[in-house]
Amino acid sequence: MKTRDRIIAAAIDLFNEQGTKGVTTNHIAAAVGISPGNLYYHFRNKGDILRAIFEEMDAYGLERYREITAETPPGTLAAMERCFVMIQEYNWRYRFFKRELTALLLDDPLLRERFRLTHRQMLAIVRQSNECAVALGVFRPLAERELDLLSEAIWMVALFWLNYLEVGGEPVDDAGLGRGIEQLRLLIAPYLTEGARAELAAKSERPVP
Amino acid sequence: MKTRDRIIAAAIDLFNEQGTKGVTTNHIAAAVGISPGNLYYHFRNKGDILRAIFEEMDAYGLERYREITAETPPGTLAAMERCFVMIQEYNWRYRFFKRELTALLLDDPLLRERFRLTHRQMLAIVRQSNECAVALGVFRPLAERELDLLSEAIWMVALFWLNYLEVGGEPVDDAGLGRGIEQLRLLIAPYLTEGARAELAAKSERPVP
DNA sequence: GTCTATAAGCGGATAGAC
DNA sequence: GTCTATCCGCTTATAGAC
Repeated sequence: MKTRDRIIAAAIDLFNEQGTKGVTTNHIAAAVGISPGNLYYHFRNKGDILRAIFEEMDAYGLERYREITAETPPGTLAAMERCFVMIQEYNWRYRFFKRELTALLLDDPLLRERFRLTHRQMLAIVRQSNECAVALGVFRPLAERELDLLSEAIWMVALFWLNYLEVGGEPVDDAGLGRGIEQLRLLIAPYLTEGARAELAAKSERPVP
Repeated sequence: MKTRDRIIAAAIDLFNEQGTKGVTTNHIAAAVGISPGNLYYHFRNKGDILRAIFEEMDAYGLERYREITAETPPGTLAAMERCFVMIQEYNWRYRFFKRELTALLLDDPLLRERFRLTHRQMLAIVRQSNECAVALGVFRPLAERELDLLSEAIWMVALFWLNYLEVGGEPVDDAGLGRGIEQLRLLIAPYLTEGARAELAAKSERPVP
């Protein structure tokens, strides 16, 4: 593993544990087992590391999404729930980032622009998935406005569920994630067609596969 | 206005604008127009200021909630929407706090415990309000589990809506808050009785009063 | 690519005079 | 209550040898 990648990996671990504020470039260098000077050979400054982490995050998320859609068609209930679980894992993996999101974006205009690009893409993907659900007969036909609001609601739960658990002091475990999935089901329940509703009911007997 | 209160007010403004990380005790003292030493006469350290701000927040929120319930009975649609708007105003007023919430709690065990007390109270209040809605015939009868999940969903939107707008780079204005209310309506719509549904439909023609 | 050494500056916090 | 002066420690970042 290249030094650059080891720096990124160590930074993610430390940031997750102690927050970006509590972790200095010296700490990161020490964790990697290199000198502070060497770290500055690979990265201009701390913000540079942060941006590199974001690029890794973004690539990781898209890759995981492709894996899911390759196996499960978008718009199906199975795909929605798999995506939700994937996003929670993703948020956990880079949890410092979502935790400090607004503050990080406040500090770095470059990161801000970069993040919003991805954010808009994600929202579009959720919306597209819901359009597929309508086309597949999983959801009943929806007005444009309904589609917008529902997509946004789903994305919001996906985005903040982990944060919600943490803020409340709840452990981030299978039980917590399972409840997130229940929230998601609650959200889409009113829009399901009869057939899809029966499928969901059958699934709910064993809540999280 | 006492110096102590001026320090708190200045700290809130600066934190909101530049984040807690970008604001030092020296900055706060300068903004108030006092010496750094004087600031330390009134507060032990930066964390102490943060905790004092939280106490102010908490008192402010409860006071506003009492004002609403004094005029609008809990469990009515009007009370729900007024509470939602109130919470958004509250979140805006102390926006740095919600923005950096998890990071702040991570840094300060005292604040963490203190916050969670309030958080649990708020969740209980939402749940109670929903029980009232059932009793008033606004909501249809709900199973315990449904009540838990719905209350949590409502609380989550109330808690994160402002953050959601900011993260997406959207302005926090009437349009943005109005969409938050629409999200709330979307959430409760499936649980309304016929009578309440008619009332809501009438209201939705002029979205935000 | 990696190290050592170090400059430069800042932030938090205290002591003691007024 | 408020100020001035000041200290310590830490963090970022660079220079230059290997």
